[in-house]
Amino acid sequence: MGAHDAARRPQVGAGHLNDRVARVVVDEPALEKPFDYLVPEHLGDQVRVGTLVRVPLHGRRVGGWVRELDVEPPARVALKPIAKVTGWGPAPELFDLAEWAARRWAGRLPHFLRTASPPAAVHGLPPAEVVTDVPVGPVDPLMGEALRRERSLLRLPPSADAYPLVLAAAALGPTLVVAPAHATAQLLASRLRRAGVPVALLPREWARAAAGARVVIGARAAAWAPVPDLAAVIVLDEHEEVHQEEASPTWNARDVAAERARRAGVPCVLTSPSPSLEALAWGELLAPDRSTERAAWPIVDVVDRAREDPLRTDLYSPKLVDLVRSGKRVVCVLNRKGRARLLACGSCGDLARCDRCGLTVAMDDDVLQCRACAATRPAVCLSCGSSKLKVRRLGTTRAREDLERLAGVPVGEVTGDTDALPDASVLVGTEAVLRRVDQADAVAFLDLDAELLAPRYRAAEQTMALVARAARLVGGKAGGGRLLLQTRLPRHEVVLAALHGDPARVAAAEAARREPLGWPPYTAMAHVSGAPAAEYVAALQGVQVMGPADGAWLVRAPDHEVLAHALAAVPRPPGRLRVAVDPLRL
DNA sequence: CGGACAAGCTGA
DNA sequence: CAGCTTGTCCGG
Repeated sequence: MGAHDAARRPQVGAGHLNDRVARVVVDEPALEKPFDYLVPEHLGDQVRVGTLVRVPLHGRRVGGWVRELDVEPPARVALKPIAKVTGWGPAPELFDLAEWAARRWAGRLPHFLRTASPPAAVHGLPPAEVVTDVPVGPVDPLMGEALRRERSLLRLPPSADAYPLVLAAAALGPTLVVAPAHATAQLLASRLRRAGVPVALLPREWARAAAGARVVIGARAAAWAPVPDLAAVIVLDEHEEVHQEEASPTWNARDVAAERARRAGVPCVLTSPSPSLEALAWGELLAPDRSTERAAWPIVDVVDRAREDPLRTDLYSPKLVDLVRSGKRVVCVLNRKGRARLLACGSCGDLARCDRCGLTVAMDDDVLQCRACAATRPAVCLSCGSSKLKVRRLGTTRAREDLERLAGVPVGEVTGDTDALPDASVLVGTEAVLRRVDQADAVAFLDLDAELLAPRYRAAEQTMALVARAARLVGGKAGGGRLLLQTRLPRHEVVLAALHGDPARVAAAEAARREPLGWPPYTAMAHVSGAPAAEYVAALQGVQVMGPADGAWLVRAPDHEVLAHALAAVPRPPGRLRVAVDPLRL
């Protein structure tokens, strides 16, 4: 472009009649209002809806996304030109989805647009790979059925492989797959690639996804990946909590992916060995026949610790010691995280529990207090009346030493902070060990009750998820996979569900417990905290506000529509307000 | 959000 | 009344 042309470029604020005008959402969370800018002629071919740009605003330069093109700017506003094109951004339909998500999880639009944008600037797209044909063999009838429906929840036992489902979906057209972990996505991506299916693995291959791949796959944020001509959506292990963002806004990739499929009018399949109540409420359940599913769960040994030896408070039953001595690859799980200390009766060994809600209680000024419902009672055992309560607190470090001594084999310890997996056939760890190890002969839960009785409303579901993850490491009954569950609650539905390979038992019990108490998914909840929380919740209308407890409030509404409406109706006071919709840990 | 500008507080 | 803090407004 010569100096002559440059001189004819519009001056700031001048605006030629035929200049295009772009409406831009700026990347300033506090600024909800979009601003209009001129599209300079030399950038014309690079500016589309979704493009990432830099624009002048109030004397500085900010990032933003082109929301709309050729808009009618408000009168009497001198438009400035877009300063720079940063690169490709979210596809137009993802803007609507981001707006929906911002409302659903009471977050800001730019937050979701950032998630839907490439991790590094993308200036051009690679050529789309040519799809010859997807090598899909005979499709499993259940998987085929799932893909014929608008939305289905496919209960795949722990040892089942989701790969054929992904392949069958890919035969329909471009498929979005959301996996619970990047490693899972990576593994599936390489299998697909070996089969000749063009794959984009997110987040790295954002540009490849935008150019058009047959399968776009990744963990949580991949729910926002570009997928031109989307034909199917799959969410693997929908029950996994990692699908939900921990920081506020606490959006869930399962829900985003499902909404995306609904908007695109394409089939959405959620898979899980033990579906969440949320998913059961969302779509139709498809499950293998009882005997098939049962066989795909491992052999389960239940050690009833109360019956075996009521006086024992240690964690090493003879069965466990035998297992550890057997020379097999054994993973022992002991979740020592959580500040709560468990109290056990010194006479009968029973755990001290709340007489109202059944959760474990803590000693507080010589009385027992329930952390869930705040009920108090005298410090005596409910089973035998003894007032001799002992604190039971065991960590993986201690368990490792004990096991090594008892079994006479080297034992390694694995927690969330462990870097390299210890080179030992027997491992003891927190639940992190179940993510770090992918194969074992047996998994033993040293103290399943610490999970079952955790003072959280989702405790049973969360425990079932852990058991399912353990079941995946050891495989089905045919391969000899074993789970050892040490518990004082052998009739608990989680124990029975594992024993019978029947996760519906947990769902039924959970539903019966939560519905009368008004817990999700029968209601919609938000946890509101931070300095301005008091002022904010006081102004909420049409919802139930509970609290404060520890400086935080719980907001409850009959459904998410009502909750989102109420949360959006009140302007946010200045300061750090945290709103966590669908809190998992209450 | 962050700059601009206006209204209020302090000090000599 | 300068010089500074604090508050409110607004951006294209």
